[in-house]
Amino acid sequence: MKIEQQLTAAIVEALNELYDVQHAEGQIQLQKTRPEFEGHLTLVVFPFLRASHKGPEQTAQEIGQWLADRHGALVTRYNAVKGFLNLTIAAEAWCEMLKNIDETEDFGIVKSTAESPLVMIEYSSPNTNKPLHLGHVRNNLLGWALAQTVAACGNCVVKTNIVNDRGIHICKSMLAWQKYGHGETPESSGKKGDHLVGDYYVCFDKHYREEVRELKARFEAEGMEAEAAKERAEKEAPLMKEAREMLRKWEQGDAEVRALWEKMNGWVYAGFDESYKALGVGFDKIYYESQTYLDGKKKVMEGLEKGLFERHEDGSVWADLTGEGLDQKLLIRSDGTSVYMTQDIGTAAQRFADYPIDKMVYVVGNEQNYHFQVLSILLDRLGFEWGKSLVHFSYGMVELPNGKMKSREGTVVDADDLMAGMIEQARKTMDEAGKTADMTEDERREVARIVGMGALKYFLLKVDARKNMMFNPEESIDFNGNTGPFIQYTYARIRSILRKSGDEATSELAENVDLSTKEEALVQKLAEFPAVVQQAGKDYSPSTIANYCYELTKEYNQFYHDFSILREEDAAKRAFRLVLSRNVAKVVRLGMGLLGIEMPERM
RNA sequence: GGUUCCGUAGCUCAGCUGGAUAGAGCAACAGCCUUCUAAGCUGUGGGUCUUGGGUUCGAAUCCCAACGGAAUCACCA
Repeated sequence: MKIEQQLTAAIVEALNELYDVQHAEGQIQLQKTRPEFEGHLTLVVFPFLRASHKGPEQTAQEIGQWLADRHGALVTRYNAVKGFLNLTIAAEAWCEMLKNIDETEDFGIVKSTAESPLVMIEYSSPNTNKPLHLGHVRNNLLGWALAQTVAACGNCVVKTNIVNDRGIHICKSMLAWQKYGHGETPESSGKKGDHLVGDYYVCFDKHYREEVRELKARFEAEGMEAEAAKERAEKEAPLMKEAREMLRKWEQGDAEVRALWEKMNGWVYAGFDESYKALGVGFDKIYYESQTYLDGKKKVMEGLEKGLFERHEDGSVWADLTGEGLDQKLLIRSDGTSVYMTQDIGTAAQRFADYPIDKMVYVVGNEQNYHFQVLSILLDRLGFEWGKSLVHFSYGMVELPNGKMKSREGTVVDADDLMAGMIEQARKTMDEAGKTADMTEDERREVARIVGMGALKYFLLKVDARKNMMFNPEESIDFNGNTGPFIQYTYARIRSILRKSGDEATSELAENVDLSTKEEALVQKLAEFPAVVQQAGKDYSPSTIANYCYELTKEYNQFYHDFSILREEDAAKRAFRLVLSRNVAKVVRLGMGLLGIEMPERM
């Protein structure tokens, strides 16, 4: 059925008959023929020179001749250049291929079954003390795209999120709101809940730093060294003491503190829900750290009893990882409270109790590489067989032209602002183009949303996830070239052609059609889609799909300008091109769909 | 210092299970809208793939080293 498979089988046969080579499957390298040569697929013959005892060119000739003689229905022509055998595949085979693609609704997507492996993917994992920023946007988009892609490879996927809803940072916002908030609410101020709470986090920091500055000056006046004074001031600042006291009350279940905590977290969740909805991401199961943070401690204490960890004199518990080339790692503080690592152990244990997970994937920034390296070892040590195989999908940071995003320095790019800005820009470009005169205002808004978000999503997803990437606010709103809108635009034009072709949109392929190289190349490109999805799922690389969609779209655009589809007089050709266009649109929609990018019918 | 990751055109990035003369976009320049949507297409210029070794028929791709950059090595999360 697949052309490459047929060809591979034929070549195996050829090698066997010509040179008596057995089991050649693994050595056969078929690649796309470079555009400057005639042909579709190229066989690299170097590996077979040993068996043929002939030069590269002659070996290629012989194999080519054999294929043309015996499989003329598949290979119509061949040419040999050095050690490369370029093969031209029969037009009928491409027609057959396109027909096959056309008849498969979810082409390239493998559905999961009851026996499919269960993959849990954790992503997003926000703190409830500040709104989402550009870094979170990259995380969320990658997590969603990854989940879609892994699911398209035939796995069952559970998308999960661990909300960091407790701890000293939350108390800081709460305290600042209590002290300086005068009862402000999202309703009273019109602010989005997560932004409102975030503002009080900043507010805390401002007042706290002021206190530290004053205290430090006083300590220094008393004769302390600058550094020691600063350290002491940071610890003894009244605001920090109050925050810690609040955390203590929270842990004891103090009704008043808990009520405030629930109220403010509620505001944040409402805000997050809005942002998640705008981003188009979602979860199957949400865990809250406030509900899992005690579990890890239990696991660690069990490990301690088994002698896996050691307790220091002050009561703290440590894991010795020097055998693995790492350091000592703190698991439980001397005051008996748990740290981040301990909580992650607890969360993992709970998840595996909830689901029959075969594989756990964490979408977390690369600044936590060390953390996951340690987590993997610890889980393994504690006897969880899945610990070793956990995947840290580690992505790079988003950098700005003038350096890093630092919340303290106010150089963060806020997620909500960013999305609104992209949509606004899309709307402006759209209005200037003036193609949407007959749309209603609602339709125009929807198109602007799809295009603006498409630009943002594609921009963040087309780059190899593990690399740090540069986000230039001015350039990123470019809608030309290798961008989401370019792909969406091509899609919209195809849809327009299909609408205008009327009932020909459902036209069927004729038996014999003369195909141009471009048409064949496009079918060939379409046929690669399933392999691209599989590859992306295996390597956890959504960017592979993004770049494929761009290449396909770019090729189609050239095709579009060379052929007048609707004006084509030859009915068979017109039908072929319509079917081809229809399937380019289908594959692009599927591919971009895996990335969470919507396609507009018009733009 | 230890560990991990990155280094490809002026800029942002593809290409990396070793294969032919290393590709896009942006920026610059020159063309193309009585013709299916010009958010498009065509062309020109632009490269010691950080450097140096190694492996081999063949290396941007694999190995080693150096240089440059990033992250991390908290009783923060």
